[in-house]
Amino acid sequence: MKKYKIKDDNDLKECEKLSISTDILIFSVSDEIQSNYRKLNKKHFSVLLAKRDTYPFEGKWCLPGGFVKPGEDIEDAARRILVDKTNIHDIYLEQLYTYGEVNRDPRMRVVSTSYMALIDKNRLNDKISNNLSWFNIAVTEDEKTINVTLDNNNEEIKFKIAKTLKEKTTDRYKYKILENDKLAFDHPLIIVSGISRLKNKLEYTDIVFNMMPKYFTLSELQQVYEVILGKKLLDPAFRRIIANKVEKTNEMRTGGGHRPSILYKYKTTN
Amino acid sequence: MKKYKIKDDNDLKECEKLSISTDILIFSVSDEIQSNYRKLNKKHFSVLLAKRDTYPFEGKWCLPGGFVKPGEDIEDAARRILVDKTNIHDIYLEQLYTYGEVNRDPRMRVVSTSYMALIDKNRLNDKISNNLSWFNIAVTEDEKTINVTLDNNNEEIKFKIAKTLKEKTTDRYKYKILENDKLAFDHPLIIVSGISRLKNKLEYTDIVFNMMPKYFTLSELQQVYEVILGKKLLDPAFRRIIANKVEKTNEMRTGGGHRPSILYKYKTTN
DNA sequence: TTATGTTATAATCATAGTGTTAATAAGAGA
DNA sequence: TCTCTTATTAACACTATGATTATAACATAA
Repeated sequence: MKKYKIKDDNDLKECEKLSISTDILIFSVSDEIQSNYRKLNKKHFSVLLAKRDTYPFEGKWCLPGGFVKPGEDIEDAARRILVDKTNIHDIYLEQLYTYGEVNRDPRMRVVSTSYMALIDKNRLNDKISNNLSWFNIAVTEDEKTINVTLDNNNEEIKFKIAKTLKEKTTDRYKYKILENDKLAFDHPLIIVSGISRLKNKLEYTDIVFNMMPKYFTLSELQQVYEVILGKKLLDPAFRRIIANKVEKTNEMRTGGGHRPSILYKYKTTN
Repeated sequence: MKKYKIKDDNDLKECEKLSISTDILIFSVSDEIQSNYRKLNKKHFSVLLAKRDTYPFEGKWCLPGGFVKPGEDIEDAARRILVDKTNIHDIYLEQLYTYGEVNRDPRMRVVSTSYMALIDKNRLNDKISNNLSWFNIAVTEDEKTINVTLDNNNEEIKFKIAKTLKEKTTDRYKYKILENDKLAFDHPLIIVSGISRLKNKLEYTDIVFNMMPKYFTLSELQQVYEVILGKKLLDPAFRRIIANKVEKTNEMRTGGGHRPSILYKYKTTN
């Protein structure tokens, strides 16, 4: 048996060309005032991207990430990068998927583990560095392709992914990049599968509350679901589903020109 | 910005000590005749383990796995190992999680990506090599710990895992090995989190059918669910849930000393 | 041949959950 | 005071689920 045994010298010789990196999908939902005439603030689902200023893919956008240092755990590296970008320590962070294709980086073999971070954008207060930018996410999908448009109110990034259902042999979907001009590496794949994971997890976990402020109205919470899932939900149905996850407070949010809404908070003791 | 840029020579010097490996959780469910008196064949949920015969952890059991070769995709490596162990090509294979702790292997830094493979054990026909063995899985769990017993009718492997709920900061559970004598590396963690993923996926995917023969009775299918989830299900409820996933055939299974059961097959065109 | 054991399968009913529509509540501003 | 707007709840039909019970059909033994 040759398990866990380096088979020949070639293995060791080639080793020096290998690195581990991590790429982080930092997702958030934010209000954006659409018009001053009537304060119509619409929520957006968004992801944080960085503009590359070095080889390779110089000038293209990419996910915040970096190499895992020698002696550093992968998750520690992800958190280091996350703190570096946001200056916030207690951010929800979850490992998603590891990308091990041989030629995904032109410099050398780089195996990258992607993480998903969820944050309430209000906590940032524009503390992000100047090469970083939030892009609003718009996804349209049919049986075979996924079209994604990312928009930071200044630049638009569009890409297209082919989706094939690989039955019995691998994960539910196998993605392949069809069109992509502005994103570096295989990051379109990482973004698409990350969005898909988040959507799924919304339904069977309490993951949303990591993107919410401590106090929120049920309408706000519903809008967060709607903007991530990309579809409208019916009020009473939604309220019943999350009823036992939240707790009423005595506070109200007034000033909207309509009936005030009760502020709720996440009920942790469940 | 230092993203994707090797920071100093130290990075490269240390690189040569890094390797990528993959460990595969090969799960199956099998009949085992418990008694000859009355043909009471009970199903078991089981995982395939290999006995190590080299340093490190010589003599201990581990998951089938191995190093990813230079120039080989991680998933290709997983499939290569899977085919090597089973001689079957079209086995369901799904990436689970990447273990990146610095000292998980005493030889050098080894980052391991775990995969889950699901197989109908009948397809193997005892084709497995002699250092491999199927272990039946028994899990008991309370709020804080998970106890696992693996049994191959010859040897018993027991281990205990602490389960902490790390709120807001990482995946739902953080596992830590409390007791473990007979398993190599951090494989108790890989096994426990793999079982947990399989249990979850049973509920919201059609993943089970990868462990089933082409034709099966509803009782057999139900037993597979029961033995993996570790609890009894009610017949009518179960039948309603899987009703639209399966398709009746004209065949029956007779010979059980009772009413014969209709054979079903998985309805792929959904 | 008939009775009995055993499991397969369906019928039944109560209860819980969900989708949908519509009604009511209450602040802001005219 | 009236109107606009959104928040919140009520009400109803419908669907899904949990649980119990009834019936079907084969194998085996009397």
